[in-house]
Amino acid sequence: MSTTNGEPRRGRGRPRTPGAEERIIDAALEEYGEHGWAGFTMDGVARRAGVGKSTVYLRWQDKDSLLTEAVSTRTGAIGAVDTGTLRGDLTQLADNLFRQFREPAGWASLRITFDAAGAHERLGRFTEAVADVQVDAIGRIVQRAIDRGEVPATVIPDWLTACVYGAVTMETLGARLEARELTDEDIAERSAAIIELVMDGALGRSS
Amino acid sequence: MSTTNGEPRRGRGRPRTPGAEERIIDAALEEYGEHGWAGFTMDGVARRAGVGKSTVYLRWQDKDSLLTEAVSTRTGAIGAVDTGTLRGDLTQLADNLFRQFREPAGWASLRITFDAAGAHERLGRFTEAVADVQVDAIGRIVQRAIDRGEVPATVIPDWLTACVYGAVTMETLGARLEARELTDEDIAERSAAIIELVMDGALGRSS
Amino acid sequence: MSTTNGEPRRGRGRPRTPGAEERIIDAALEEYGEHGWAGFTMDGVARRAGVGKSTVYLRWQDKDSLLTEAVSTRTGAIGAVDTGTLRGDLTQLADNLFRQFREPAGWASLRITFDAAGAHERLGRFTEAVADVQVDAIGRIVQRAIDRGEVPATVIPDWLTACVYGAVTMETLGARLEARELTDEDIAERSAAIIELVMDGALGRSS
Amino acid sequence: MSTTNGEPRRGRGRPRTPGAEERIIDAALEEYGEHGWAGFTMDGVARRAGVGKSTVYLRWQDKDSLLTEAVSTRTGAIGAVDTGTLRGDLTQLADNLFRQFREPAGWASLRITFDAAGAHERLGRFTEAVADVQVDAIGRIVQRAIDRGEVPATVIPDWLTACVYGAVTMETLGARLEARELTDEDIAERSAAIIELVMDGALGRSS
DNA sequence: AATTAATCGAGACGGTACGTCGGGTCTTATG
DNA sequence: CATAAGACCCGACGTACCGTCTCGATTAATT
Repeated sequence: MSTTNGEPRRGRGRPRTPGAEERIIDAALEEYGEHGWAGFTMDGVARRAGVGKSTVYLRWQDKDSLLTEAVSTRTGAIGAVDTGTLRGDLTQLADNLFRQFREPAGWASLRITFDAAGAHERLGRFTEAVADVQVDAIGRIVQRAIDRGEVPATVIPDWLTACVYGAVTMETLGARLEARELTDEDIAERSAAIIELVMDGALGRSS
Repeated sequence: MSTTNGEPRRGRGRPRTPGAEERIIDAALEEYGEHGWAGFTMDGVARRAGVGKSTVYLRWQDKDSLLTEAVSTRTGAIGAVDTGTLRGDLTQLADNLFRQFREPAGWASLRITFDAAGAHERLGRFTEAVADVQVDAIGRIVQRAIDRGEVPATVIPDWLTACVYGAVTMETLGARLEARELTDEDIAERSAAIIELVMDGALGRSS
Repeated sequence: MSTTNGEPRRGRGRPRTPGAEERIIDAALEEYGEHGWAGFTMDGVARRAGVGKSTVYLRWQDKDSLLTEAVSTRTGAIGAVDTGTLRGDLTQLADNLFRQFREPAGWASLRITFDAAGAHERLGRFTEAVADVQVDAIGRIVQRAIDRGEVPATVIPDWLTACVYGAVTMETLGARLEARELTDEDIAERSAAIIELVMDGALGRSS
Repeated sequence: MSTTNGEPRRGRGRPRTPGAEERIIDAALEEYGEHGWAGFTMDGVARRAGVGKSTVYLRWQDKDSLLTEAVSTRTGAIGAVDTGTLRGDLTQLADNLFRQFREPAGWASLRITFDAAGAHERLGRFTEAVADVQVDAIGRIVQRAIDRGEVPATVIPDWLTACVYGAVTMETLGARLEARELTDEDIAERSAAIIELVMDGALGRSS
């Protein structure tokens, strides 16, 4: 995470250049998108952002921190949906997720999460930002459905979360491995199919 | 992949040390498990394996190749299950997956897959080994169920695959991020729950 | 050299802090004495002097200028001697030189002179301050001796200068390399010996 | 000094490239000569020598060590003279010194010696190489003269040393500060004058 | 008193060099 | 031939310093 705290640290010296943070994060995501982890260099980021290396290191302690934050700040509010029905909400959520993973920054976010879960250290605030926050999204969606009497109160949101997130992730992974771009139509179709499977089951209730 | 071909290529000079390949792969997985991608160095692997760097580079052309193969050779036959019922097969499959991801090598395999899917190049043979082969496993399982008349022929195996793999992956990810070890009981319970959700849906068919 | 001109430039704004110049020069000499040229940093000087860097750069344009002036302002009037005899004057002069080189600032002055004579540029005013001024001192001393008829008019002051300065320099260098401090007695003895050698020669005129 | 020890450390690995040491030292002297201490960079030296930085740092632990050794290895045998008379030997010696100081490496050697005598540390072997060895040269010259009965045994070689070295140094310094090149004729004349002064004194024995 | 203008301490800025370390190649002596 | 050792060139790492810049806070001389 950045070393900047909320309060602007209004003190004596020259204030930090306002746009720099943003420019560096943009540059970082572009570099990462173009070259992957190997080939993602701090010198390259600084050069692309048009700042000195010290300006970067003044804000992030090392390469990992920069990339981690760059990626997490670009992770939007996926779960801010309210269509009125559970099926609609979940479908919209899956749709949002697909679109997020289609972007380099969104996919990078996932890669970094998996990496962080491997090394037994330094996951820090990243867990909350990427995992908890988004898990809560489904929690609220399901809770609204229970309140409306749409589903029985026995449904456990976490299990739904795992299934929906997992399915979207795997479909995206498959598409990426085959170098196949997901069109908006693909996404709509897959989202509907996933939610149908999760809500109705594979045994053909709809039949 | 390794440059060794099946035939031992017995020629004039000193034959390759028999155990080296294995020792290097073990060392690679241990290093990757301990330090992650950054901090996974060829010097470190060679030193830990007790061999020279040239011995490593004689068998793998670069760092990626070594790690990729190291990880894929440790990926067992997950889908070799046949319990007689679709539900049993899938539950067993999910169980196997959980156990695989619990191991460092198994989890590393997943990380590398995600990494490979980021860079738009050089995924090579890895796709087949990790993705296709395992996707086929579910294909066969479902096909047997259709043949038995257990499920309608309209079920699309790929969608089941994504959901089951995805759910197991996400549950494991969550556990890892919270530094929570999955016991055998946890795994059995989660496997059953996932398969129940996938087969019966969230709307409470069991009710 | 400093950009301050003699007249205090009294205008509207806040006047320069009176003691700052002196404190900075002191700090510069101490830093140079402790760490040498490498390790002599402007940040260090400013911190030690308790001023901001801008205060330093407002007075000297760069590192070299500061160090050069710091050193030359501490170089006292070496040649202001008049004992009545040539031998006495020269002995006193050598004595003064020894004492100057024993001080960190004096020795630093010498180091910088040698450094300036290496790079074929930017010696500027320093030459006059350190070299010419002091050379003139001996010139005047010898001229007085000629006027008194003490020595023939054929004596060339420059050659005497080189010999006396050089001998003192070399003796000091030797002592420093052996980490040997020169006491006042040492200095008196060496000064007398040097002047005796220069005036009478090595062939034993005194014999 | 270099970290290479006398024994060639004949072991298993690839032997150090034979010419590298020399090429690096040459490059270092050229860079130092062109740019002075500031502007003398390790990257520049490595690039000019056509080697990697690690190759440089494998042999010298830091910038100072490299420059120090570079300079001391180029300091030839100044005192290897034997003309048969003391006056001839000393004149030849002064001549050699002048020529040495005229070269960039020779003058750099002097600068570094003065620098080393300032910082109270890390002079190491440099003292012997540059100071003692050359001091001994005059010692032997004077001893031969005493043996021949040319001068009384009371002459102290160290004092002669200081005077001759010092005078040559100061004359060279003066010439450099005035950006005046010393021709061979200048050198011959100055050498003779210095030795005459030292041997006969300033009071005009020749008169 | 209010305004103006220069200086002050502090410290961020774009660069550049430092000394370290890892990647992948190459070269030896030893199996 | 393969091997262990390790030197090689390259380039990124994270740190430190240079000389510049921008800030809020002083501090006079001028309105």
